[in-house]
Amino acid sequence: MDRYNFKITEKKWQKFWEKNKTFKSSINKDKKKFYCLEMFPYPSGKIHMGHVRNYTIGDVLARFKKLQNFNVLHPMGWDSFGMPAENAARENNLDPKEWTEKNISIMKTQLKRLGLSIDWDREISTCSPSYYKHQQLFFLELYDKGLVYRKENYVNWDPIDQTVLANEQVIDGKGWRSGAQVERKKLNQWFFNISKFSEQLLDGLSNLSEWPNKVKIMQKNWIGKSFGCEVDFKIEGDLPVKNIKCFTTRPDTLFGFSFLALSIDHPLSKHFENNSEFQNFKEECSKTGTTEESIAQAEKIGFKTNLQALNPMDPKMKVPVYFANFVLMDYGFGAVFGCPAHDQRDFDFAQKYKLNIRTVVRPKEKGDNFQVKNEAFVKDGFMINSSFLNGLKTPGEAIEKSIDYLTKNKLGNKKINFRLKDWGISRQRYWGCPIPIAYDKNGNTVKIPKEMLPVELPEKINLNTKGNPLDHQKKWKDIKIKGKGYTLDTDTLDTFVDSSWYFLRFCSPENNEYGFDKEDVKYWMPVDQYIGGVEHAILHLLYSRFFMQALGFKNQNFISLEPFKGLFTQGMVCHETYKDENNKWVSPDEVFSENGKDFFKIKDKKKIVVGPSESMSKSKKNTIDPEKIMDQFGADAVRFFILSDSPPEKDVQWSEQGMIAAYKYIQKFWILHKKIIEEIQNKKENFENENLTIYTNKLIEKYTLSLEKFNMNVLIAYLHETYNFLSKEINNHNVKDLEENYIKILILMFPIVPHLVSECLTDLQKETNVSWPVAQKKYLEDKYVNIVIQINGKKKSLMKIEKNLEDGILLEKIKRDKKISNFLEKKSVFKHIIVKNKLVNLIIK
RNA sequence: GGGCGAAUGGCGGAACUGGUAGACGCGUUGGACUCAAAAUCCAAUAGUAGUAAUACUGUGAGAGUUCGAUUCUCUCUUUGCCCA
Repeated sequence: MDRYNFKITEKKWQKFWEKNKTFKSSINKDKKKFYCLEMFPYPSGKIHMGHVRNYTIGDVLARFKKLQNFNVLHPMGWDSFGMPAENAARENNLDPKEWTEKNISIMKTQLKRLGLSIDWDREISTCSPSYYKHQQLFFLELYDKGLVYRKENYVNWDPIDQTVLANEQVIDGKGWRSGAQVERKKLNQWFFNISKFSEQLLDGLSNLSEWPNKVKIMQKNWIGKSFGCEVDFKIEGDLPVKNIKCFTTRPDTLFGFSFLALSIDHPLSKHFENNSEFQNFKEECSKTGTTEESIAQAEKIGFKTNLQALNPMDPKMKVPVYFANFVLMDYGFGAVFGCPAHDQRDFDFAQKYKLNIRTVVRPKEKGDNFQVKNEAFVKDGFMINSSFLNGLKTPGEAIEKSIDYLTKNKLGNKKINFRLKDWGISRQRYWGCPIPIAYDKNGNTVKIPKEMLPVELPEKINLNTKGNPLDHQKKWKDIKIKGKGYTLDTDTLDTFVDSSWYFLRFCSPENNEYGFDKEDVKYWMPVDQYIGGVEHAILHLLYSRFFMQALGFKNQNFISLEPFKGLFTQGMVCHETYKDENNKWVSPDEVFSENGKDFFKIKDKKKIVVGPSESMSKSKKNTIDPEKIMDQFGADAVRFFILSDSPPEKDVQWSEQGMIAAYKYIQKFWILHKKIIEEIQNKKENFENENLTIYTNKLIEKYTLSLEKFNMNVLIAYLHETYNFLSKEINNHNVKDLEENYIKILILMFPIVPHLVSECLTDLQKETNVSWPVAQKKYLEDKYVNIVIQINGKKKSLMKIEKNLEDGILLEKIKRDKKISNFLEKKSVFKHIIVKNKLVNLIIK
């Protein structure tokens, strides 16, 4: 018998789908729509196993919904702006555009080989001017709505490369490429006013019932709504400053106030411009990076002023005012009040500068004379040494009472604060969307007129320059608007902007007037199921949600403000790591093993140290190339394997054996298929055995349920089980309605192994245009049921009994059961619990 | 340090609203086929005792609720992720 030739068959069906435009989607108001979207890839060169997993999960769902007669939109595109292209271009003296386009064409071929049900007519690429033209329009739209503004902000500055670094490019405080100590530098940058929507973005989460809780909690923490108090501190000293405002979530600890700390960017700092000591201090502060983490880890240092702050609770208590490196201007008012006894950071600072530490909260098990010693006490407790707050529970009562006091005495106000900061979108890079803004000689901002859009990137420029490449493009950046000369903004937009609205573009990929068409969006949005890695749980998803809010702002025609109705975050693909005797990473391709335990290098037979399984990454060389695997086993087998071993939301371990098992399944199924065809054709008598019909209907029921719950690994288990069942039944040559049931089973398999099933259906002379089967209720109910018999709650026996038997008769039958009667010999039943058609529990003494 | 998860055979993992723990796969062992091997097929496979039927113990540890707990509650241990 012929083996199943996946190479020929898979190619054949991929051509068929392409030629027939099987996956082309258009608005059809008679059908319910289903928008299935996977996070689009960055065209890095080749697809990796993470993509395979992501897109297989999405494809199974898209095909399933299509079979359920939904009008499915399942598009694909490229997140094609970004630094890897720029870096690769710089290193190899290439053009980022050419590099990107080449990668896209390779990866597109690879994705097609996977047999994905994608409407390629809707393909988009964010680096294409036909895409970013609309992004520039959106920028101007947001500008007009007052949601974009420019301000000075700190960036990570690499003094050697003369360039701005992203946070992830700062490793241990040093530039990833140059190794130079990263500095903080102020630059003028554009910002999206995302914090304007803090409340909406937070509230919106509660309606996202189809999102993982985990992601919602992460977003909630990121937005970071806190209730607290704005406090006014009176200031005494030699400067013309009367008071300083500060935000705190712990006004209850004000009696423990021992210093006031200001950000070095606090307006007060202007009084110290000529103070060389302060300038030195400022410089010292600029040596730490801009991330919250680096600031948290840096040693706490301060600069003491001659000012004194008065405690609003008791003006007789006066404390020094410092500038400190751990206070951020972005949070609150750039000023915090220090209470060392109950905040570890303040405690460290107070110890360093020998400041007063006054304990104002005691643990509930300690007395009123409790004193903080070696570390701050930050847990719940009761107030002490705090005048009218003494004895109150904190936080809670004490906070409320202290806010009441401050409000009544006009010393402060209750206030809500958000951690979410505005989104800085300027990047001093070449390979991104140009900002449609220009400046006149005096630095005044003008919008680029609509008819001049898109502002296109100059091509084939020299990237081996210091600083921002576009800054060197004199010809490009000098432009004329209505005859007047201006200079273009030479920054480009953060690539997160590109991906914040691409799901809208997929609805109307060809609309040349605007980013999308209202009618299209009205029909397709929101995305019904969005699938991607959990690493985007915060930024990408939050930015996309913001973009919808911003587009809907002052626009009543914009309907849906949440882009993603359902979200699924899949786990990573992992593989063991290998290192050679020089402690260098070795790729799985370069090692072999005879017993699966000891590994050796193929080249020199030297022993390899096997490390733990980690998510596949180029740096650890523990990757498996999907293309090679597809060559060896075919797309269906890869799809089958990648779903088989773990639940999709968890990490999956790559396993050669598992991959082979998947391949074998495809092969043996094909052999079984041929047997079934033969059986169907040779059918002479009317067979009686309904086992397959019962099995199939039960399968449809549980299979559909598991699919809807994303339990794809369970689907694979069912397919194995089904194979085992079918192959046994076929050998009996007495199967009723074989063809009918077999087709239903094939359709269940369709989303997972589409090429194989298409071929099988053709063999049966069936069209591949089929519908998802529905289970017939009458086959789901059994005449007999297995009743579990327990004695004192422990399972002792199992009986096959007619369904819905009367309790009395049931008990009689059970008592006659051999095993049970043994137990009952010398004892009596004083209670029984009956769970209908399931279980009987006899309590005996 | 805070938040959120997770812990089930040799391994990956099943188990609907509390009701047969270990589906399915991998691995391992034995057998069939073969001159032999691969492939394939069949069988066994949580642990302990027993030739066996069978009995007992078992879902990280300890307690609790319940006729009955992998599932619910509390405490602890280990571990992962996110934030700091």
